[in-house]
Amino acid sequence: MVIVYTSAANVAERRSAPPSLAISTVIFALRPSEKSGRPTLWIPLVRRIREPYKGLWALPGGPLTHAESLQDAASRNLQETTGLAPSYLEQLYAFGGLHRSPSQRVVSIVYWALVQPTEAALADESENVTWFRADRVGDLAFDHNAIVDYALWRLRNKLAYGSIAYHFLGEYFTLAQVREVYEAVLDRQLDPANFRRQITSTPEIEETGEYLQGGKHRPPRLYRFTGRPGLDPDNRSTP
Amino acid sequence: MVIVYTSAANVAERRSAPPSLAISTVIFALRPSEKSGRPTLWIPLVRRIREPYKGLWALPGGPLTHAESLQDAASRNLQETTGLAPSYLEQLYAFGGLHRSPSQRVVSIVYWALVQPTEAALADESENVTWFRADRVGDLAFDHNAIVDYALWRLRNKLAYGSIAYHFLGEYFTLAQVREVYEAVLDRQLDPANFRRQITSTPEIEETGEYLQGGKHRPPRLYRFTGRPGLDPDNRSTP
DNA sequence: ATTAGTTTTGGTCAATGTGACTTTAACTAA
DNA sequence: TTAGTTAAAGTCACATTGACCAAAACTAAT
Repeated sequence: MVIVYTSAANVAERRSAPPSLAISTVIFALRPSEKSGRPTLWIPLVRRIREPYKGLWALPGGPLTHAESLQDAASRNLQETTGLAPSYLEQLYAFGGLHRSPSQRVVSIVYWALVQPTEAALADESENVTWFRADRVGDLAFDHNAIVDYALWRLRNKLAYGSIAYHFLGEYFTLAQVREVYEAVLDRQLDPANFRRQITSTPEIEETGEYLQGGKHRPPRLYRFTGRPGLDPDNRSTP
Repeated sequence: MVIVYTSAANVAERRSAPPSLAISTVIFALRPSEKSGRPTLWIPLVRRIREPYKGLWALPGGPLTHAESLQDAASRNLQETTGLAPSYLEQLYAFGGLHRSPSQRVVSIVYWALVQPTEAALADESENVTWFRADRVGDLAFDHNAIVDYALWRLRNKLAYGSIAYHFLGEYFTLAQVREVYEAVLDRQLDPANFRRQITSTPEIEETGEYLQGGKHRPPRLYRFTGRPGLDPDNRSTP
């Protein structure tokens, strides 16, 4: 059960060396569509500046350093590449196929994150960091297309069952804003009246006395989310 | 994204060396309870023969070798420690806390598996490999208690939503057997009539013309499961 | 000032699913 | 032949959901 490495740094050792370990993150944010102005799902990608896949777009990521937990590594990574602090962060999956990278064996532990639009608007964007619509990312480096697809599947799942949508929004929000989140992620229209009934019946949603003023129509009431995210091992003891 | 190691094997390098990577597996099987004879959930554990945690029970596991995928490593591991071939195998979580192991930094990618009772009956059992009831494992090595708890939570979740129960059973089964699986895993009684209505309404369950003979009472009809497991990345393209 | 247009909010109705319960069928063992 | 047990089918009240309707509350245009 315990590996003992031979002392000589020869080819045989290098060949049987343990796979290297990397952390990557799929970061989701809602941004207004260019056309309709309604919110749509976007993710930031970084351009590869080295081989392999030099020039292609890839998920932000990097090695796991010795002194940080997996979640901290994902957080730091997110901060370094986009300048963003996530409002939600959860482990997605460990990808460890043999031929993910042509040069060496790499195991990537991938996280997915949600950031709020106020943050996302401030996000660094440059020659080498650009936001893409989540459903139109083109051909990515490594197996990152499969990873993005899986992350999207998980996000949709969590949205449909868990109470995740509020991490896309600020502290106060209208029910129409929540509905826009659902419509953007699930990519279909929802009946406003039925949606209202469902959301208001969940105990984690609190009605405030405030209303959002300045709109063109009847001022909607503001709500607040009082729940907590987590059930995966990293977030379990969070009170 | 590409790590380059310095050549000198000194202390500084060892300290900043990447965490080592291990694979562990939580293996579930149903075995008849000593008392009631009704099926209950069991998992096999192995005794630590080295420090740290020498003498304590731990999940079966080992290093990831260079030439095998994560899932293959979990499969091999399972085969080596218990002699079992799983009927279901899925990634659980990557555990990477800083102080999981007192001696060195270890990241464990943990899988969970279901094995059929025919297999489980043949399973190797020895001084250093023993089966425990899943809810009475005692104090385990490392963070393995938390891992077992989380695996149990996932199993119960998958059972309640997905169609996972049939992997505990053989090709043909009665509805009462399926119900026993649910009752053992969820640890509560279910109404036979209502349970029947639910199971028979799922399209993946096929009624056969056969009946189970030899019982003490009215012979129950045999059913067959026609669905496929998976939705996580490793199992996606399985037809 | 009035009206048209839009969104918010509250409501009805039919269809569906679920838990609690009853009843009949089919078999074994006494 | 009868008692006991499980299998299987059905009934009923209740909750949830999707489709739809209508009033309330506001702005912008006339």
